[in-house]
Amino acid sequence: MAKRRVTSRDVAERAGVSRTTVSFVINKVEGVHITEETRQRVLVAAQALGYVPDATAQALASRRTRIIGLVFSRSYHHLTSDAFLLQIVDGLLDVVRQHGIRLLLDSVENRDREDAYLNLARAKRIDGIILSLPRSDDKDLRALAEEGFPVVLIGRLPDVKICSVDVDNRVAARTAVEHLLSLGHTRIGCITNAPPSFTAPAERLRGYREALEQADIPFDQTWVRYGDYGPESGFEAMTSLLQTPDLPSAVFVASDVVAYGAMAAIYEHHLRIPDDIAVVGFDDVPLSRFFFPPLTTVRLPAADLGRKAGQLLLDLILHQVEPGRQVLLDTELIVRDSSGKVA
Amino acid sequence: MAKRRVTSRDVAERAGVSRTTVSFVINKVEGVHITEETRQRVLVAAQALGYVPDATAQALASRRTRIIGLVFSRSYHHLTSDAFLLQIVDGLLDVVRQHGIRLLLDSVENRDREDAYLNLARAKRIDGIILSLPRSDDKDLRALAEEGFPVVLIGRLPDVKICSVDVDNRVAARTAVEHLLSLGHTRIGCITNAPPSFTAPAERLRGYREALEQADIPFDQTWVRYGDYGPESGFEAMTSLLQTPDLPSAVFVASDVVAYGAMAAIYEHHLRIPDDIAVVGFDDVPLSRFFFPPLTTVRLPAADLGRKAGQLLLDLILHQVEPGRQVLLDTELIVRDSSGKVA
DNA sequence: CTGAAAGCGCTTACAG
DNA sequence: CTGAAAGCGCTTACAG
Repeated sequence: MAKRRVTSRDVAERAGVSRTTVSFVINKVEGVHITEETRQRVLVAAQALGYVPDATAQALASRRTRIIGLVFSRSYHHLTSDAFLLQIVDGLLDVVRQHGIRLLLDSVENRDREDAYLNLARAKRIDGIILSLPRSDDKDLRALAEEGFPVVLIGRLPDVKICSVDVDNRVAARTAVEHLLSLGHTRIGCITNAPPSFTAPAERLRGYREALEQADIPFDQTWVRYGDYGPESGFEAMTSLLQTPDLPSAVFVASDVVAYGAMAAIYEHHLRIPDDIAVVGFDDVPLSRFFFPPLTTVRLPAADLGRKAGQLLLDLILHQVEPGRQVLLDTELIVRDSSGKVA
Repeated sequence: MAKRRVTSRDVAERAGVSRTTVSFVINKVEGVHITEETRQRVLVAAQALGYVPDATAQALASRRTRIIGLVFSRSYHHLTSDAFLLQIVDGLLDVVRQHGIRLLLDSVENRDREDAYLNLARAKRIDGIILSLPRSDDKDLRALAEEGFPVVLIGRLPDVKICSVDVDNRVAARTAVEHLLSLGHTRIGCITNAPPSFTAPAERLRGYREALEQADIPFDQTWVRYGDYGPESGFEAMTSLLQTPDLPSAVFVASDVVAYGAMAAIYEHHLRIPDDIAVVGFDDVPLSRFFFPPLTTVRLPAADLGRKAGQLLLDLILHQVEPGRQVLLDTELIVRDSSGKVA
């Protein structure tokens, strides 16, 4: 505690060079030629003194904090992300780490505290920001991006030229429903993952609708329910769906976690899966293959989403990519038991 | 981008005061009396200019970054935490936010990269650190704490005087097993949540053993299997347990997530839960009540763990608590269907 | 190839 | 009650 901090000045003195030189060798600055001998002297001195550059001072002087922010929306967190946020973080950490960059994490309540990341940027605490599941009506975000502050979205916002990475929710959902159609189902219900005011749920619902219409099955609103991230909402939605006079023979639930609740509701009504009702989820939460029965679902490449978002953000910070670049990652249908055997 | 940054000097000039005064009113420094009129002038000027203090400069000058680090072990992450890390983060964010403090997140691989947080501290990037599920053989950690760097553990380390918050895993496990005993079970298997080299798994196993012995049932190693965080490990462990000649009538799985796999294995053997085999988990992952059947388990107060860890760390940073304080939070047995009806 | 010096934007004793 | 000035520990043009 009491021991004085070792600074670059100490290293410089011990090595008999200037602080400039110390800075150059410690940071491996390119384009500057330092004699190998001098370099070694500095390195040895630094080593001997246990010198670790002060990150704050470096940040102030270089105008780069080498910290990026990841802000997730707390309503999203509300379970879906229990598996994903961590995967995203994993992917993200994986790429930023290689660049010596750190990750600051914050969450945003449903609406309020949206200034959280605004302040993060204004106070220059971070060099760039990644937003997971942004709200579409977020003004601050637009402002920030327009000022040229590096921001990358995980999930898209309509008509905004902000970098983003996402999956094609519509196509993915269509694939899932086409799978049910191919099994011979015609009475297919749909439970969204969240309220349709968000982009992803709306897209998934649209994919469901497109698949039906393409098979000449009229879209029927009475077979649609809106989930709300958690299993509770799936339980309620399915319970309500089971009240309809004409029971569906299959249901597409646009979220595995919501599907868990839906499956519980089906069991509670003494119906079997997939025999009485086939179920297809969305996300491929790691747990899904261990559910009973194992859940057929669409795999969302969460870690890749994080990795790609990180790369994009780093490129943005270094001005190596134009703002507005949208990246779409592939999804994959994972067929398990909950949808029944392929005909 | 091009517009010059607004600094405290600009605010000072506009308000006709010194930067000192600006600093005082912006930071609401106590013990300094500023005329209300001056204060207002500063506030108005700051507002008009859109002044936001540069966090990095503040950190360098005040020697406090106002960032704390949360480092989780990646093997832990390996699913159990999929629910918990987020809850911990939530609780943590909840308390630190009120103090204007930010959260830096990093993970540590099984063994390597343990220097991750060491460097975080040495480079003074953070004011303190919270470690989730630390390895018991971590030397750097000890060194760091001994230097007086604020560190709080979530989960305990034996014989170390480092602040920590934890639950009493032994007692909690005993409660869970006593519940099975009270239901008349005598042949009770055990699947740990992780290898017994970690503290928590060892304690939970000990609780299992104590409960049995207290009921005069000899502890039998052949009914013990070691999980490894994920459902896969539970599936394997249970499959192996189902190979024993004398089948258990109940199993205590020291992790809900591992229990999911175990339950899948039970179903795969065409056995029913709880009729053929009763199952009790540990953690109360949010999903557990929606599993089929809903899982009886021990609730781990994850958000409270995060909150308490945050409070402790802040106290430590402000020297308001002696290092070494250990906090134990209560757990609660949540009885659901997987353990059967109470006799 | 290396160094002297200014500067990053704040805070904080110390005066008065 | 308020200000002048040093200092936090680096980086980075600019010289030479």
